[in-house]
Amino acid sequence: MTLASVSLIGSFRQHYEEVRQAAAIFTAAGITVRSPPMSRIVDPRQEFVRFESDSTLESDHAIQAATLAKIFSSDFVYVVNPNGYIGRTTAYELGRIHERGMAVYYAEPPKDLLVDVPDGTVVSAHELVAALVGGGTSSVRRPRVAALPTADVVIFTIRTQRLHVLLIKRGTEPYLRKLALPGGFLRPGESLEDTASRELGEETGLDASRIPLRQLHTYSRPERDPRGRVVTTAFLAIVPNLPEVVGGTDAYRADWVEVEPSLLQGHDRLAFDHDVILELALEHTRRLLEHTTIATGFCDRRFTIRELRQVYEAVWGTSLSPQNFHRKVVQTRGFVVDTGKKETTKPGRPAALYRPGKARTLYPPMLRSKGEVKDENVLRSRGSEDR
Amino acid sequence: MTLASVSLIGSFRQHYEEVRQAAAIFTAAGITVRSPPMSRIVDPRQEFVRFESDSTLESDHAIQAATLAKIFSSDFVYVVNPNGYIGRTTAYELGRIHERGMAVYYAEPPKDLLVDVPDGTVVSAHELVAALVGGGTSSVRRPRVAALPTADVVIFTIRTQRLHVLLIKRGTEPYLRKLALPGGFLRPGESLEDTASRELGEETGLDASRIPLRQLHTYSRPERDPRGRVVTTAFLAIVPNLPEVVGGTDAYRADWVEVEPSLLQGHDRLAFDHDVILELALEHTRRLLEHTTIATGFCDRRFTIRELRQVYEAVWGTSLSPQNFHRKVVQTRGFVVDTGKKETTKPGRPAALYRPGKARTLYPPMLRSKGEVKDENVLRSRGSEDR
DNA sequence: AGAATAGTGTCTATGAGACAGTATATG
DNA sequence: CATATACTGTCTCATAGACACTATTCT
Repeated sequence: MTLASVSLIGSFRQHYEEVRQAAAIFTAAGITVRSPPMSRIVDPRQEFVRFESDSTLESDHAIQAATLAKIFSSDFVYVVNPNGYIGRTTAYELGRIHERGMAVYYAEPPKDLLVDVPDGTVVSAHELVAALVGGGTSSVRRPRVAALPTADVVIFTIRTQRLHVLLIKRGTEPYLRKLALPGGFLRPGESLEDTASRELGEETGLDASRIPLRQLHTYSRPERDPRGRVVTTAFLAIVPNLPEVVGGTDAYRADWVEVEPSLLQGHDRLAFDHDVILELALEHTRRLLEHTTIATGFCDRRFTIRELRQVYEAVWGTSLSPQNFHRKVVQTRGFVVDTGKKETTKPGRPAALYRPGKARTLYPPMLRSKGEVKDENVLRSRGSEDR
Repeated sequence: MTLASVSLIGSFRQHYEEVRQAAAIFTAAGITVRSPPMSRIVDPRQEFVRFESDSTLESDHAIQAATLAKIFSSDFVYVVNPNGYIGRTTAYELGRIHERGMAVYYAEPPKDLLVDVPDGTVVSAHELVAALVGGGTSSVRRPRVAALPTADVVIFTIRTQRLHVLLIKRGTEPYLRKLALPGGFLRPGESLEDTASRELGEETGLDASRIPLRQLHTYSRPERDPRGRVVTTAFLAIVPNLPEVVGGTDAYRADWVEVEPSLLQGHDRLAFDHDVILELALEHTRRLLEHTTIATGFCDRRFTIRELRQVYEAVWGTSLSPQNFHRKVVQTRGFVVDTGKKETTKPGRPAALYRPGKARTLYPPMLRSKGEVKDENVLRSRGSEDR
């Protein structure tokens, strides 16, 4: 694949001709120049140069913000700095670009500014194009792209015998007022597991250290988040039925939503690619019920076999024979342990109360019937979801 | 909570006295001044000021990096800019600080630099201290951390009836001359799947678009790579026995290595956390053989049932009954398709040649015997591997 | 013919699924 | 008592595993 886009930064007022030439070289190589827009300069006396195509924007601040947005949306940055000159505005932009971890190349070694200039990043536009297009073993450093890692958590529970997922209603753009999975950005010193655990605790009020979190999949399509390069790792958590709603601030409301097809398709689908994440989480959970004892995670500390069966029925969307299910569960060693106590409150013979056993995997597994088993998550065999 | 620490930025050379006064005001209010360290200036002629307590650091770059680290560790930043003056270095630091989303206050409105200065952020040190101690609801944006995403690929094949993995011998620090998984940094425009696919193609010479790549797990421990914040996503690829070695440049040699315990522990273990990744990939592959038709991926385009059985035996490390295996494979619909042709070259009755069928999953699955099944990869139930 | 490997027939143990039947509570 | 739910016994069928047996090649 080819590198799609570049932004040029530098003092356009002083070095407009050099900028124009560099832009021409990139354009000729098929690389889009995101910034500056190559049109006529309106007022060449300004430090921050206005271009005609910017004329709809009002203030200089808005232009600067738009320029930064263009820079951040490009794949790498080329600093046009004849004689090493870097002005204040360029220095500021460089700071923001570096903090993003974007790839930066320089026409000349920077003077009068102490920045880290790795080997192979001082290079002419011609050399850079040759290295990028040729892809050979030149000494030009290959562009790496930094991303903001996030963790999104699919939190499942069972309410009124139906599978529910915890969703938040977005209070900010993008996807304003759309439903989305709870999630957050990686913070300094955290692993993604820490991030997911923190989100889980914040959203549910549970002691997150006691809820097993399973990592599902990492989503990295370049355009999956319009704000920039955000790579998200999806986690799965299974929690028992919680007392009541989870609340949240006015800009950020969390609530349980029944898992149904409308979340995955149509106009009410989830924000970002969270519909795909939810679908994977659902299929993963179904599979986990087959091979692991995770179903007990949906239940309270003490539960009856009927409650456990209703978990399977809710997640698999099938109905199971109570008798055979009972025998299968009780016979499988380590799945459930009889507490000796009995359920009260219900008509009919009181059911025995069980607690989770020590086993984590089920052998032999709980088998779904033939038709229910779907194919694995293989990259090439899937549609356009993850490309 | 109260704001505990501040860093001051600005041209200390020109405005050292103002910086000193502001620092005294913050210190008197119980706010720690992280930067600059308030000691004697060593060389006042330098644009970037050296302080005596920095004297152990060697280069200006190192001082700059240390200064940024101190700035980032503080709770907010105060820009000392009499007459609005902001120099290049301060502009650069401001860019990095803004991109981090830190809170910034200015002594004067900035001149000659177009930055967003929200209402109420131009304030004297005295006023600022009063507002902070008064305990208003200041909304400090939470820090996010950027990372370099990488994709590492576990490429398995079978050679001489043994499971082998493709490893490279590292030609650079860190982990110089250690064995490691092939992998690379995410490049602009790529998804992690693209990155993994590119690496697979580069290392094996195969048409990577035809080899299914499975995403396994994402590793994000903050200290997993000494070079900095690198988050890696592991992929699994299964390839048939390739003609011969894969070569590579002198600094970067790739070769097939038999999978054995010495790769996972002891002094010859793999670089980084690749031992953990390899172990997960191995267990995942074993599981995949049970439920999917992936075993045919180890074989050539045409293969005998014996060859397929040897795949299972190599990966599972067991021996299987030829008769029962044969019947099981042939009876499972869509697993293999008889081509009508026969193997030649061997003594004994010639074996029928098969090609892969259309099925991706096996129902019922190929069962490993009871003792072989391990627990799932659950975060909390594992040791210190991924924390 | 004998060795070597491929493939089939058949018996047994195990477990899933169907279903009848028993146990123990409430109203 | 009827009714509702929990739990058990037993039969059938499918399949894994063991093992004897047949098939087809090479030397």
